[in-house]
Amino acid sequence: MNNKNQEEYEENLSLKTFVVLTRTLQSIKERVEEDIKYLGLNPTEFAVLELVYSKGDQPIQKIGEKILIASSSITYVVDKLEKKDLIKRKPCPKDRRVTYASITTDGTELMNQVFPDHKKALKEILSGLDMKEKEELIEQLKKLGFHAQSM
Amino acid sequence: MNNKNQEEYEENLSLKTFVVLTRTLQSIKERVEEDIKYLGLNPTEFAVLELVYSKGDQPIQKIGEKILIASSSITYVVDKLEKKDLIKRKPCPKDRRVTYASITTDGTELMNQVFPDHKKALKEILSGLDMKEKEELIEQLKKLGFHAQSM
DNA sequence: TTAAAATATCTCGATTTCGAGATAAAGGAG
DNA sequence: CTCCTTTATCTCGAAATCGAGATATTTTAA
Repeated sequence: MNNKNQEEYEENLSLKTFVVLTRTLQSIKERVEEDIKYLGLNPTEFAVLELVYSKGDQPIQKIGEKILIASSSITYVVDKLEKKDLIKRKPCPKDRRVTYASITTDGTELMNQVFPDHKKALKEILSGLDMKEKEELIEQLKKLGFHAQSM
Repeated sequence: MNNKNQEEYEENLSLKTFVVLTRTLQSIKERVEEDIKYLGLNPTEFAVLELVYSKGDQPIQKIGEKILIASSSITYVVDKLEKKDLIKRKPCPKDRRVTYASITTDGTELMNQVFPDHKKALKEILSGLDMKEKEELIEQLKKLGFHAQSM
């Protein structure tokens, strides 16, 4: 029966896609982590700092959505960055439920210093594909992601 | 200066690739987690069980390599599975440093019952791309991963 | 053969993340 | 306006993962 083999092949291919996706991201993450380790920041902290650095003040809520992290975890990460004087909390005057995370002078200086190099490093880490290939990869990944999300 | 724009574009594209990769995997993981939640197993536990189910007895060390998890974490996960009577530890007679994780009768019965459906679910989750596209995606991801790994 | 290096597992304490629920403020229906 | 629902943040305890180092065993090299 050919239908059965076909079905089986597709199932195995799906599992393999999942595994390869996981391993690829893991490899990339390890390199990225190495690249920022010397700052004394872990990837989550760096991601939050980067967000506030490039997008300006962010409601703590929004940070969680972008970084894909639970609300209780953001509180923790923001606490850590605040202790390091890289960001500070600012109450929102219009909506007193909201607290902004805002980058400090120290934070801005740090990022001015390291962010250009970080982007170069990231480019190197992802240079296993050329630009056209990366663009195509992004398209395919989005298809995959949207479908999974909309189930 | 065109070189500068080109450089900038490539850096941004790399960052975007990283972000999309992360989000795609996250979406997929969420669905997979949903699919196995009713078993009372988290993704790591399920991955270990699946490995031992489909590949036979595994040295605890090897499990860590395949599941991409630190050795101290495997001990913890294997403990949990052992408490649930899904796997058991077996000393290796040839090398007394080694302990195998081996699936139990309960574990085998459970997996016989749920694994076919799990594979179908996974196929559905990843059906945002057809088979040819998945094969190509795997190739591209491998290129990306190998390069990152070999830096 | 024996001392040193390598390997496998585990222990322990710390870090990161989570989920449930508390608190406070804002928005909406009647 | 008042009550109810929604939203934003935080607290707290638990779960998952890690790294450093301990222990036991095997392998290697002199």
